[in-house]
Amino acid sequence: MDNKLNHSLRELAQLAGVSKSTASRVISGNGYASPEVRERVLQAVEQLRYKPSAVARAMVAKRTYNIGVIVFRDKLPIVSHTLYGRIIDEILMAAEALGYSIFLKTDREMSLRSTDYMLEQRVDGLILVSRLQKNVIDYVKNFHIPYLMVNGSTEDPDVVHLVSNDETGGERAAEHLYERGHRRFFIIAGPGEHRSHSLRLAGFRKRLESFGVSSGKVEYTIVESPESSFQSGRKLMEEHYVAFREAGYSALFSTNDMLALGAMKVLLERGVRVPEEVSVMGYDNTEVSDMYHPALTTVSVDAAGIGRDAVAILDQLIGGEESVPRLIEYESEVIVRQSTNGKEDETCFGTGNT
Amino acid sequence: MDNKLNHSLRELAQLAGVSKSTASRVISGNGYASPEVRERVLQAVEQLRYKPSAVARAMVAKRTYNIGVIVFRDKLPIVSHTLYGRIIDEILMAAEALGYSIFLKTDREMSLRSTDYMLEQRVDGLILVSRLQKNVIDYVKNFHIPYLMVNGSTEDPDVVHLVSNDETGGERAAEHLYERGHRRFFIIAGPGEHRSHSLRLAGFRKRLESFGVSSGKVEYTIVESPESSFQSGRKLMEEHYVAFREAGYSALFSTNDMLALGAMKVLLERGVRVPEEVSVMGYDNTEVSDMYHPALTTVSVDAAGIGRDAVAILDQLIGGEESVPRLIEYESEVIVRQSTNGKEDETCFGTGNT
DNA sequence: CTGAAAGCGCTTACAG
DNA sequence: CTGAAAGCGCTTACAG
Repeated sequence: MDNKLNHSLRELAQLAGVSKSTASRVISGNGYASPEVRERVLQAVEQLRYKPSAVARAMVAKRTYNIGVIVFRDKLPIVSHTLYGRIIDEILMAAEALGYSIFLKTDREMSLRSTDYMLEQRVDGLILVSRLQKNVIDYVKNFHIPYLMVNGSTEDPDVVHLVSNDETGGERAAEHLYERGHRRFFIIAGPGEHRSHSLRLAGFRKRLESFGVSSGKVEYTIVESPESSFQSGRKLMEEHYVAFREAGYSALFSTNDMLALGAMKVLLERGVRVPEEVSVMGYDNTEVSDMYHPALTTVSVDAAGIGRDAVAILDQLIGGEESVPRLIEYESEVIVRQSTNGKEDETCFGTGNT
Repeated sequence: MDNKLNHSLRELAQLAGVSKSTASRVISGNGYASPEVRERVLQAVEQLRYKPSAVARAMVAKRTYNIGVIVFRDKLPIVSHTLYGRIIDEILMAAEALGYSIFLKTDREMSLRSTDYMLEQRVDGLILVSRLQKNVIDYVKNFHIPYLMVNGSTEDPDVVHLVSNDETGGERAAEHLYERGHRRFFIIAGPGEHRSHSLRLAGFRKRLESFGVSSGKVEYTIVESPESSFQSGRKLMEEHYVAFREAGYSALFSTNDMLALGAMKVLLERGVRVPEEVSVMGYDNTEVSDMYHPALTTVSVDAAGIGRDAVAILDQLIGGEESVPRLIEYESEVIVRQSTNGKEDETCFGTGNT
């Protein structure tokens, strides 16, 4: 009897002895049905283990309750990425709660292929994650499909985008380190083409300038990293180690945790005491930062808030809501851990704090 | 003209001045069309930015080219999980390569809801990840849908399952430590109800026994951890620290990296030198294990192989292939890093190696 | 080589 | 309260 993959509404109706229309009404819950008829249909559902086809439903409803998430990123993997993984997890959970499912694609060529794919799938809306080229946005706009951007940048004022307040975060990082007495900073800056890296750097520098770079009270050196990985941070510190030590930097700041950790490991391996000799600070508040020894001081990114709101706002957009804010910024706060010295050590550091 | 969300085949055909059948033939590539007609249709496609509806296609093809992945796990998040995240990443990539997309659900209640959802979505097949109750398997079997299990356990001989050879891995871990001269072992064992934790422990013990536990040459203590997290490893080592040190264990083995790292951090914080005083070893070869200082010696899990094969085999099953192996095991190998001592230190350790 | 027709599995007005 | 009919957007035999 149930030796078939799937039963159709027609079969269901037949078994229950009613019309398809009636059967449809009871399984979908829209429309009337007398108690006895309802009962008969429900029994047939049990018997056949009937599962209504979401694809047939999508066909008539002209919507799928699916959301497309495209991560534009040249490097794989994506799901196990320390930051994007967290955001995707939050998106998954928020989507589930609102009755959506997620189609996840990563697009390495920043092409239009993944967008086309999502369009063909007839997703209800699109979440575009990370840096993407202007032509993608322009392309998406053509199709009048609800969409929003996460953690990307755009000059386009129409685009709804959710971002971390990375510049402020960078400033706070500088403040934290300055307050602890540091005056000489070594900065490892991740790829400048990424919004977050460049803004974090900008904020950090800006705050240093305000503390008196011109007057010579504060000094810093920036080393640029072509990648944002642990390995890259490690490699850079290995290259610059001698210069780093000779110049006597007391603080190391990186525009993300992975770079900071890579660099810090080199210091630790060479016997440099962190934070006693050098304070190290990252950005992202990834899980590892808390697990490391010494645990890494960092700046948090509200991945949970971003992921949750991305889905909620997209849902509003799908519902036809026009008045959603164009830009939503998420606060970044300093998470003090073991890799930066305590305030009491203040006087031991720096060159210009007399 | 293109001020509409989506155009149908009918509109396309109309614009090109052909029938729907003909239009369908050229866009789907099945069937004949004269060059001129083809050209006209293709132009219309351009003009309308026509995207064929995957849902309509799925309706007639009676397949979706979607695969459902259900992770049975009581703890969230899932995607950013150090091991599952990697497997999911591989599944995503392999699926993409074979033309499938993934529906990802995590099922915390080990219920049938997520299965029902996948069935309604009419996925072509199912990948069931992690421990799941027998009733889920039985339920799935009723629907005659292709499926397989990843990293789970079952006595059911029909079920295709892909697993790590965790017992052998456990044995190898014991060998590695024993060869380095260790004779007194402290073991932190993750939740016994998980196949991987219990097998890793079993393998480790088995090998120790063979090295001579009964003769008193080898000793070990097992502490059970109710969770498999970093925090849990940390907490356990904090509780057992004094006893651990007094008893003079020279080797610490945990059934996964997170537990090992949590415990190791406690040791490091209390000034214990790793590996000089205590060697530490984990399991999973997570990314963090390589980043840590000292980098953690561990046992690898072939996440890439498992993820890739899961999709490939499911694809065969979907294609009607019957003769796929029921059990596929993946080798685990010891990855030697900094947290275990080198062979030359051999004589410094152990109590029973004269 | 091309088109008319039927059908995939639902839902939704519209009659009755 | 229930059923017949049309339609969602495609594809696939089947004629011509």
